[in-house]
Formats: sequence, C-alpha cells, structure tokens
Amino acid sequence: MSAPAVSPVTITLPDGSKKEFEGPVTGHEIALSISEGLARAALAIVVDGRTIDLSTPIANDSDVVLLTAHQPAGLEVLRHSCTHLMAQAVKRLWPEAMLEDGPPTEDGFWYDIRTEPPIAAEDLPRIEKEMQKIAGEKLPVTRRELSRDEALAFFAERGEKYKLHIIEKLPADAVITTYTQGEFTDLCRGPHVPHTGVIKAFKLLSVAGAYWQGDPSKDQLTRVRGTAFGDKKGMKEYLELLEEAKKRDHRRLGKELGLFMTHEWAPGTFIWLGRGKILYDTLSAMSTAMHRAEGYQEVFTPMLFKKDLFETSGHWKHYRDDMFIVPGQDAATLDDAGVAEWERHISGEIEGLPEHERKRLNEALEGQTGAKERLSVLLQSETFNTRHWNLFEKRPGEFVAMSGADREVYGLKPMNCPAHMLIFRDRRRSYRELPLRISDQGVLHRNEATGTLGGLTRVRQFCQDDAHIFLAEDMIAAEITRVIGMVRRVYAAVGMDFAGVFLSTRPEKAMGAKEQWDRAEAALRQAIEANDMEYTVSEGDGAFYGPKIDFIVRDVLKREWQVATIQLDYQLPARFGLKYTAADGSEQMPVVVHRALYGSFERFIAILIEQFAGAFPTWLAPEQVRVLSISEKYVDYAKGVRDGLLAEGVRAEADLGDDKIGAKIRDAQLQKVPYMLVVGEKEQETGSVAVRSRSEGELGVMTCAEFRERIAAEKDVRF
RNA sequence: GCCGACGUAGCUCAGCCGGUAGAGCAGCUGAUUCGUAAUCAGCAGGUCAGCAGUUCGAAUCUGCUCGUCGGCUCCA
Repeated sequence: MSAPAVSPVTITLPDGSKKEFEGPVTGHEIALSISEGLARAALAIVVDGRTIDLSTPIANDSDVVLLTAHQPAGLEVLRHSCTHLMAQAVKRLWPEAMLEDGPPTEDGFWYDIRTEPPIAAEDLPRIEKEMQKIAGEKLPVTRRELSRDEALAFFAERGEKYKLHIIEKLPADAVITTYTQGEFTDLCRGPHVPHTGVIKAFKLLSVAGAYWQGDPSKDQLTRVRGTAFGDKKGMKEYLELLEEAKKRDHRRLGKELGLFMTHEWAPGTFIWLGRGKILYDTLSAMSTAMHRAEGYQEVFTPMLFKKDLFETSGHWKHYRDDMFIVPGQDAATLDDAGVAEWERHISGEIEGLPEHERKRLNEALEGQTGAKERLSVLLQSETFNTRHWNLFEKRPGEFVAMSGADREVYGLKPMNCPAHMLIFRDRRRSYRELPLRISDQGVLHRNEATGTLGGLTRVRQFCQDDAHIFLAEDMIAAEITRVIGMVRRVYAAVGMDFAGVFLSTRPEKAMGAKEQWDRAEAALRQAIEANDMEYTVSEGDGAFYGPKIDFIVRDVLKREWQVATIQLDYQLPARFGLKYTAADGSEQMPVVVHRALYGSFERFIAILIEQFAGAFPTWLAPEQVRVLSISEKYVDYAKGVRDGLLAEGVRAEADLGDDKIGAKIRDAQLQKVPYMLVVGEKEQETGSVAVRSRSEGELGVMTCAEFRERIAAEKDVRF
C-alpha cells in the first residue's frame, strides 16, 4: 500500500449536484459546505449506500445522502445513539452494570442490562435525568477500530462478559469497532451521531425481563425500552399515538362495549356476552357460507378423545405438555399402595419430581402422620393438581391416579386434524373425491403456559375456521391458489392489510425426502405468485412435517400475530396410513393441507375490534340500530319502529328511558351503534324516522320503509 | 414456565410516614317529558383479590397463593 496522493474528490448529492473537494472529506465538512443548519442537523451520512459516521473521511468520488432525524434511516441512527446514551447513564448510576445488546427498533430502542438488583420502573426517571445531563455535556462520539484480541482485553478488563461473548462469536480477523463518548465506551458497529448533544427528545418507557440469548436457562437481564425523536414535537405525537392505541385495545373495548368478560376462575378463557356472541356467530356463519360455496364439507367432531388418537397423531409425544388431560372412568383407584408410591416420589426415592416441589411438599407434610391427613395435604398441593401428576378426586374420598401405563386416559383436542384423519380413513377413498375438503369450527383447548396468555390473542380455549384438504401432490399449486384467494377475500372485506406473508421452508430436522420438499415449496411459491402477493421467504422455518405460508397482522400495540396459515403435511397421512385408489388402480397416499383463514375466531375478533376501534361496520355490529324516543309520549311508536326492524332481521334496540335526546345519542354513540333513529311527534305523525349515522351525523328524516331499504343494503355481506 | 409491575364500589381512579375507606360515572328512587354527544335531587353500593404473619392496631409492612398486565421463552 502506497501513501495515497491527495487527489480531488467529487461528491454527488441526492439532487444530482456535484461538489469538488481537494482531498478526502468528511460528512460533516460536506454538510458545512451546504449550510450550517444542515451541519447541525446532520446525524450520519450514506456513502454509496453505506451509512457511516460524519467524521469518517471519504476518499473516493461518491454519491452521498446526509441523514437527519427527518429520514427514517437518520432516526434509526439517532435511536441507536440514544441506547448508548442510556447505557452510559446506567453505567454512571450502576458502575457494576453489565451491558448485553442495545439495538434500535421500529419505534425506539432497547438495551438488555444486568444489574443487581434489576433496574426497576421507578429507576427510569433517574436514568432519564442522567441522560439529559450527558446530552447537555455534548460529548463527542468517537469511533475506534480494534483487533479481536484488543477488544477482548478491553472488555475483559471491564468485566463485560456479555460483550466478550459477542466478540468471541465474531471471526478472528474481524475488525471490531468501539464508540466512545466521555468515560463510556461501547462495543458497536455504528454509525453514531457526532456528539451526545444532538439527542434532544427521548423517553424511557418500560422495563421487562429478557433472557440472555433468549435462553431460559441463562441469565435474566432487564430490557429497558425507550424511544427518541429528532424533536420534542415528534416525541409528543408518538406518545399521543400510544395513548390512542390504548383506547383501541380490544381488552378495553370488549369490556366497554359489553362483548365479553373474564373471570379469575376461568383463566385464559373468555365468557362471550350477548353482543360478543353476535360477532362470533356472524363470522362463523359467513365462514360456513363461504366454505360451502368453495366445496368444503363442514363437520362436527368430539372435543374429547382417548389418548390413542393423539398417540397416533404424535401429539401425545410432542404436544402433551400443552394438552388438558382427563382421566377416563376405568382409571385405577388410588389405594394405600398408591399413596405409598407418591410418598416415595416426595422422599426422592423415586426420581423425577423437581427439587423445589419435593421441598414444598415435605414442608406441607411436616407433622402430618396419619395416612388420611397426609393424603389430604397431597391433594391440596399444587403439584398433584398440575398436568404432570394426574391425581384426581373422582368423588368425595375416592381418588384416582393416572400413570403413563393407563390406557383409559382422554385428552381435550388441541387441534382438529387428528379427527379429520379418522374421517378420511373411515372408508375407501377414490381419486375422484380429491381434493376432499373438510372444515370444522370445533372447540380446541391448549394448556398454554401462564405467562404466554394475554387478551383474546392467546387463549386456552378457542375455535378456528379450520379445514383439512386431502389431495394428490399435483393438485397442490391449484388448491393453494384457491385458498390464498379465500384469504384475500376475507381480509379485503374487513379492510385489513397483512404486516407480512411468509413462506417457511424446509427446516433442518425435516422429515421426508428433499425432492418432495422442493416440489412442495415450489408449489406454494407458485400459488403465492399466482395471487400476485408480496412475500418473504423464511428459510428453514417450516414445520418438520411440511412447508407453510403464514399471514401476519399487527395489533394496535404493533405486536405481530399469525392469523391465516396454510401448511402442507406429509406426516399425518403417513401416521394414520391414509390412502386412496388412483385412476390406475394403485393405492396412493394423499397430502394434507392444514389451513385457517381467520386463524382463531378469538384472535381474529381481537384484531377486528382494534381495526375498527369498536365501530364495527353495520353487517358486524352487535346492535345495528337504536331507536331513541324524544319523550314518553312516543314510546309506543318507538317500540313499533324497533319491532318492524327486528322482523326484518335487523339487530335493533330501543332507548325508551326519560333521558333527554342528547344523552341518549351520547349513549348510543359511545356504544358505537351505526344508526340512531330519533322519533318524536313529527315522525309519529308521518310514519317516519329521523336518521342519525354514527359516523356522518344527521341524515334527515325518511320513512320507515326507506330506512329499512337502506339498512338492508349494508346489513349482509358475503366473503 | 422465567423476570418485573399491578389487584380499593359494576367501571375509571384517590386514599401520604400503619390509626379502621372516598370521588366521578353506572345503578336504584323521585322530580322532569325535553329534538341530535351528559336534566336535577336523593339513596344505596366495599371481607380493600385470597390466605398467613408482624403490630395495641394493616387497604397500607412481610411471605405465600390466585388473577391481570408488560416483556422473555414457547406458539403442532
């Protein structure tokens, strides 16, 4: 490498204009050459597509874009720098704190930090204050390149074990960079803002637990979340947006609108009230109608099956922890010998009972000598009432114990597919029947871990608009194209966009031949492209039994949820030994497609509630029309109007109380009823109604017949 | 399941360092009979999530349990 001669550099700006510099030039200098204002606002610079620090010299002719907080990419740099600002503040307050990773996110940033005790929500104002101070110090942010060994030595000296781990994973010849501001140095790829003073608007929002490397067996870190903006105004708007989002939260709206309730005696499940049941039923009926039109047959299958079914399907082996297990009638009665065996579990003589549970039981049993007393303690203990240890009081005083050897054990189905395999297998099948489409809105139970439950988006009891399609391999592309068409119709009807469509391909532990997978993946790809949809390939994310397409939407809090899904399955047909007779008389195994459009009704309704902010379109609104009487004198007329609507199949109610009309309108408006019909003297005399729309206000007076016509047009929708 | 926070009237929330619980809305009763987002007055409403402990005394402090929320992990 020879020392480069100083040669002129031509910089091309986004508008195409060019600037000449005598030699290497920094982003900061370029900004200064344009205006001082830009130099102050600039955070980083994109050089030929690569974002770098403003202080890094540019030696070659380049196309550049100066980044400020007004561009998404600039905002990302600002937020990334803000994580460092926060980390520095934390280090000042907790010198022993260990830092893990702190990336910017779509709306802000977070940093995983280990302190003892963990940082609490009450600490956030303190940290923010320190951040303000550091920002006020306008510390220059400087970049430094280190070798791997230098970096290891540097962070080892500071006891940053998580940073060491990150460095260790990098290749030996990697150029490692650190960024320093004042006394604080962080391992980071960058780029970063020129100095801490440019970070003016930020807020710390929450603390939450996070596992190191996402591994529950490793250290528990604290994830501190915050956000930053280029100015206070953007910050304020964002916080207001958060408030708005909270108002749209389906849990809140569901309660306010009387859709559903919960009870602590039924954790993870929802009690659907009259209004919510209408949503459920409406979606159910629309789904049924659509599936019939598409050639599906809807079936009705048991909720409870002997475990033999799940052993065949593989659920008993792979999914048992998430299933509700129910003892059958013939299970063994727990006798003295049985109790003695449980006691050997507790003493540790028989291994398998977790140490903390043994300890707890031993403490509970302390001083209890009689067999009956001890049994009573056991029965009241949590351990004996969990799914791992199946001990039940069948009727008072008679106990039933289950062990893996008992055959008479039942399980609540977590999925419909095994039952549908039985249907296919019920008789000989011909190729002429394929694709055989079986749909089912059966109730499913999954014993989800407590910490994963949340609102309607993750529940223990739910229904899917589920279907299984049995077909020959050469039918896959055409059939999946049809299914995607259905998905699109449903989501178009409710005005929802997908946050993503993912094609998940062959995972490492896949079963089946690679050629088979290749064909299946190609068929799925073809189907997506036939529907002209944007999608992302999620390499290696398929289920072990086949590739799949997932449709993702976001809730108001921007959390992503899978709704519709289409999965190919080569394993279940094999496990159940499914076959059909082909045209040439040979016996062939069908492929199974698992698919759901809504996903679960529960999750879909949650997303719909948030999508419409509770103001459902007329066809879905639990109460479509409310008749409001001006005064007592018109109550009978109001009832007549309501009854006329009810007879037409309109979901109408009447507010006949002695409130003033303004109050009644307010009530109806808050309940988000699409139409309010005000009736008083004028209307009674002319057989009419004064129509007010939830969204458009007064629509004027029309005859009852005219209104019925209007609402008939929007009351029924088909997918 | 893990980390953290929270749980007070039907709802939204006050209630300080421990001294025995309060508002608005909703409900009920009465008055009012009213024309497009809240009529007035009165009444009633609570095992302060549950259990145990500390204390003369606990909504308040401690522990456990249950539930909810935010994350993490999981999401055949």
